[in-house]
Amino acid sequence: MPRAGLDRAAVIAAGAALADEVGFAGLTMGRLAERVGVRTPSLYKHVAGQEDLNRGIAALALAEAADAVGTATQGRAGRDALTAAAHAFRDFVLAHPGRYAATIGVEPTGPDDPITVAGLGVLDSFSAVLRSYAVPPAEMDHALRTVRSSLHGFATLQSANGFQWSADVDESLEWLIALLDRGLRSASPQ
Amino acid sequence: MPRAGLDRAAVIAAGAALADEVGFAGLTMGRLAERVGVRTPSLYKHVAGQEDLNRGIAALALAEAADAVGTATQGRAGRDALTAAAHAFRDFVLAHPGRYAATIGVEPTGPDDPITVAGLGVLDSFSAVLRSYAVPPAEMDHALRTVRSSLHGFATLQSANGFQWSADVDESLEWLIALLDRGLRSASPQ
DNA sequence: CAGCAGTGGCTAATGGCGTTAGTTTGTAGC
DNA sequence: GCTACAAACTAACGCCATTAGCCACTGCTG
Repeated sequence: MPRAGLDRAAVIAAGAALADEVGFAGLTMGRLAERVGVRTPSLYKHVAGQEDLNRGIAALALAEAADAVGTATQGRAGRDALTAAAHAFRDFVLAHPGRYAATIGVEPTGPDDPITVAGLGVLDSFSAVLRSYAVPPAEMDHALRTVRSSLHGFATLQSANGFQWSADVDESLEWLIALLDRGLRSASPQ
Repeated sequence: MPRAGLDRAAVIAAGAALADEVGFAGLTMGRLAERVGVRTPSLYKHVAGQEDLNRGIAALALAEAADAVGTATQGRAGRDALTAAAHAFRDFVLAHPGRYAATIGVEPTGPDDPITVAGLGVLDSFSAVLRSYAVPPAEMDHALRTVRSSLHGFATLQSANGFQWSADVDESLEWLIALLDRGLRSASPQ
């Protein structure tokens, strides 16, 4: 019988894909093992346990989100860049709800934690957008947190079906983008 | 041996309190039973199972959040009301991270679901704030979603220690509030 | 005050999941 | 081809959620 030929990256990638399909709560070691063609305990040769798997998926998801936002905003500036970033981020969360859910509630252990690094990558991608607005350097961190919070909140609420009533959700995203744009353009004069 | 004298509300309240202490993921039927002085299966006389318990906690948390925001904004208007609402909401999430986490990812089953009702209560509380801004009625839903998303995202990220680097988090909240205020005051002129 | 019903508690048992220990076996390098 | 390492396996444990079935306290009815 040939070996499965797994490694840590393959296990985490398969876990992320499975989480997207069955939901983060439905991601189980047994199901993941079946998915990659192996018995459950064999997974422990590649990941230390479910906690470690979750953290790996979270780091992957953050890195992918950073990449999606970064490439979407390439060569754009101002509102154009903000719009592209918001859509890229939101679309990523909707397309990969399970792996993004893994990022919620993970506590980075320190500055070398891959989760920390990937999280900073997301911020870098948004930084590039904000640099084309005239945000005073001293307020950059606040602006970054504001944009990140707004888009994180919007994407997770939409992903969880948190927007129930009638109005069109895409229109709401445009409205949010417009509000952020107005607010960022007038960032300096308190 | 005297009876414990539990009912559904008491079980859910104890579950919410326990979730705040040990984290939503650490909320287990066994721990909850021990907490209320009863054996695990006895809980099933009051809640249908863990799913039902979670939904009850979520509905409770949303109702409490709505109340916190509603009372904080009593008699206030405009930016004053927005500031009070934002702080009340954020402080509630920080003070009750476990029960608020229960609200993430629950899907309301229908219009009579207590979760739906409580969720609408939260929106009502924010609506009262937005009514003192000159948001065109047609855009009210979008404004509501924008404010809700921003505060939900900010509160959950802060609650999960998602803001790692140096800048003061309370200052960031003030900055977010200021941005929302600017954006809402100029809501109409595209 | 007695009896009766209902309800809230209990014990016992099941199945699934995460995890660990210990064993086998494929595979890469000499 | 032998050896050694790594990747798979089987077996077993403990925790958790859940169900079935039993018992006893409580409150109503006569």
